[in-house]
Amino acid sequence: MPNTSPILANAEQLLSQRGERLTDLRRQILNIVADAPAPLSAYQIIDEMGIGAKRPAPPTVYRTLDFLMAQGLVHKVHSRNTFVACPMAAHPHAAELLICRTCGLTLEIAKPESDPALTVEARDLGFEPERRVIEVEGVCQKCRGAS
Amino acid sequence: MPNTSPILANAEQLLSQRGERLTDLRRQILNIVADAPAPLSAYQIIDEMGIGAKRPAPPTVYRTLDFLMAQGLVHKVHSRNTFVACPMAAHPHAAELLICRTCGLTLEIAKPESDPALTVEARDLGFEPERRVIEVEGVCQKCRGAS
DNA sequence: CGGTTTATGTTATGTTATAACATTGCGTCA
DNA sequence: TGACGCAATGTTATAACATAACATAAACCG
Repeated sequence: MPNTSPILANAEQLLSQRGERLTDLRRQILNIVADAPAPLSAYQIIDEMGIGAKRPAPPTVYRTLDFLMAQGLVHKVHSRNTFVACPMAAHPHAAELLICRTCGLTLEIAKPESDPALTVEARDLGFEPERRVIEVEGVCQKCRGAS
Repeated sequence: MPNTSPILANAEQLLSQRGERLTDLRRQILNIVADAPAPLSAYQIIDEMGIGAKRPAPPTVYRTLDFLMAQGLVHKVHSRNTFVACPMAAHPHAAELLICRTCGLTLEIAKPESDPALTVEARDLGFEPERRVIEVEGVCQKCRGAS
């Protein structure tokens, strides 16, 4: 269970700086994602929001996730179709994620723009890089110990 | 349109070395993927295989893609849910892909294990890395010129 | 207030992927 | 050779992920 409150506090500050609104829905979804022990799918988020009137439909959740991603507060884990809160959202960046294939624990590597070589390689091939997805699947310490 | 035949010839040789079979279905799907100007979705592959009796159902195609991926002959583009032939399948490796967001052109960077730093970072955090997904989205030379 | 924009709700459907079981083909060895 | 065993493919159904298109509501601003 990551440290939810710093993420929320940070989000509040960032969004107000940018003139964006942290609505109830956005706060609630960010909270759920930040609280989870592992990345959640959009439908797991819906389930977390319970039953009855307040249970949102998929488009609502996807839109909110799109917003949070645009703000750099959440990243998508493309290799698993799940979403994870960013612990260092200060300014949007490419995420580098370590994902435990056993327990799902996901860490974000703290080093922004970790591989300048990748940019160079891309440019050498005529590509102008814009976004990058870097995901490393492995086994975390705890799960290795348990085996 | 990449150079299909070298890929096929290579596949043939590799699989026979490994005691694996390159069946009609596998050859046909590898061919389609290798021929395409951009990565294809599983359902696009099905469409390419035409109508009538020979049109395979999704499980057939996914199984075949799983096999080809396990053999390192095809990579999945996770950020787009598509599949691309590997031009250098000699031994399985982590793909590093450059993807043009305009035309879909996808290149594989030739440098295996391009970022040892990533492995070091992972180990520092207690992770033992096993598989990695590295995808860079940008704009290719041709599309940049056309704008 | 009243108009505009932003956010959310709703319905329906499109797209991607797999479970579970049936059938076929292919090698092998008694 | 023909019965067994295993690998590959076929079939049916459905699960899981995602978005289009349009309706309503809430906030914001003059």
